[in-house]
Amino acid sequence: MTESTAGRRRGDDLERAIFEAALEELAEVGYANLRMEAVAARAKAGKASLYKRWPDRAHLIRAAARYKATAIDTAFEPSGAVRDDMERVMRRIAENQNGPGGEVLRGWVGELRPTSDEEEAEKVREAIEQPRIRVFAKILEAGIANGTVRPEALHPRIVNLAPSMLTQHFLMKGRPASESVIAEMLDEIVMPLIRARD
Amino acid sequence: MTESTAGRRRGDDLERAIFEAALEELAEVGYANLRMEAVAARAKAGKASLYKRWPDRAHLIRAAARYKATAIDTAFEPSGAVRDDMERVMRRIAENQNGPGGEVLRGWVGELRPTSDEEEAEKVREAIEQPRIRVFAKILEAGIANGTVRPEALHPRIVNLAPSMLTQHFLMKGRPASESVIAEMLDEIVMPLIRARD
DNA sequence: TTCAATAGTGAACGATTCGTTCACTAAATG
DNA sequence: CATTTAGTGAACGAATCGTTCACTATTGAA
Repeated sequence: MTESTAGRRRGDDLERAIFEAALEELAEVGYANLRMEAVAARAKAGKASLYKRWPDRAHLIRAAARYKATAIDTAFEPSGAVRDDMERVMRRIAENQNGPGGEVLRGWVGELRPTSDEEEAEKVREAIEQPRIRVFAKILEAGIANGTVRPEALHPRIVNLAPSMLTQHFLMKGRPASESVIAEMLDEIVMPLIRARD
Repeated sequence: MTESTAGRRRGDDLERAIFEAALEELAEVGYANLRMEAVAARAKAGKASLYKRWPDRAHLIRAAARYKATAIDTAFEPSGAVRDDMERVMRRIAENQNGPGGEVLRGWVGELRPTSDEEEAEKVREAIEQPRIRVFAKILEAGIANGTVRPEALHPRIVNLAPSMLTQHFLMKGRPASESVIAEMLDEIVMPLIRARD
């Protein structure tokens, strides 16, 4: 067994435990109140183990953001009913923001600066955005195939529009978009923009 | 003179000086590294004067956000050329994000939580969004008047779309949208959405 | 003009949290 | 079984927090 239940964990095993602890802690107290000591305690690890891996809170949260992003289930098969498909995925994203995923995003954004490590920032951003872009592109492609979506809707900025609006809403309001807000985004913005003109 | 150049300042006079100091400090070191002591020192004020007004950093920055929002020049007369008008205003917003305005936004967002004081959060949000909404509504109205914009484009979510995209870009990328990004937002999203169908 | 009330200053303080260090111990390696 | 590698837990100095207090400047009323 590499994953022993008792005893002292090491390597990736321990690292995962720390990430999970960080995410739980984050959901409870928020990034602004996140204490390294609390994360260590929750993970039943030594503080030194944290500082050995990341030089400070900001680095820990970046790593946690990437961990969280890759841990999210991203599988989705479009039905061809574009509005329904988008609504479903958008609700899933909003749900995810309502927990550690949201807090880790907020914390990451708070530490971002024009002077931050650009390369690392880009990786975090990609980890968050790419899976979403892929899903929405798939949905749009299905819509193009059945003639309900205009082909030019595959422009990156349009593909990214729905998730971007959700992020924007979450960051500015402090909580995820409700179902009715999602419906409005779809009916007033996204659908009119992608619909095939007849 | 209420605004004496030398001597000890009080009341609103002092408060403004503290806000200015906080904004400068914010632009230099970012919210994450903002020290109350540093703000006090820069304002040539006692730390006690800060804590007398706001219980902590989070409250100070909220107040600073509202101060900054009201201090921004918001006057704009639409020419009727909708795309040009929007581009001009969007560039102005991006420019503003490239300084204290951007840092104060980032810091505020970082402290927002579902458990925060909803009322105060709403006030900050309004102070930031309302002036923008008014300007874009004016631009759209001018466009509707000359027939280049469809009347339904006055929907709040559409009016708010351009500034929202700028905010989203700034928060996720860490820096304001460039001129070419602004052009893309207009050409791929906003203009197709508001254009009167012929 | 004087004087009391109000508001700000600056320094000091205990309490936290930070990030580091170190002696000790468990797990992996061979 | 011996050696190497990695983690633990406690202790530490430094930085920052938010508070307190004795002192001083400004204001406005007597």
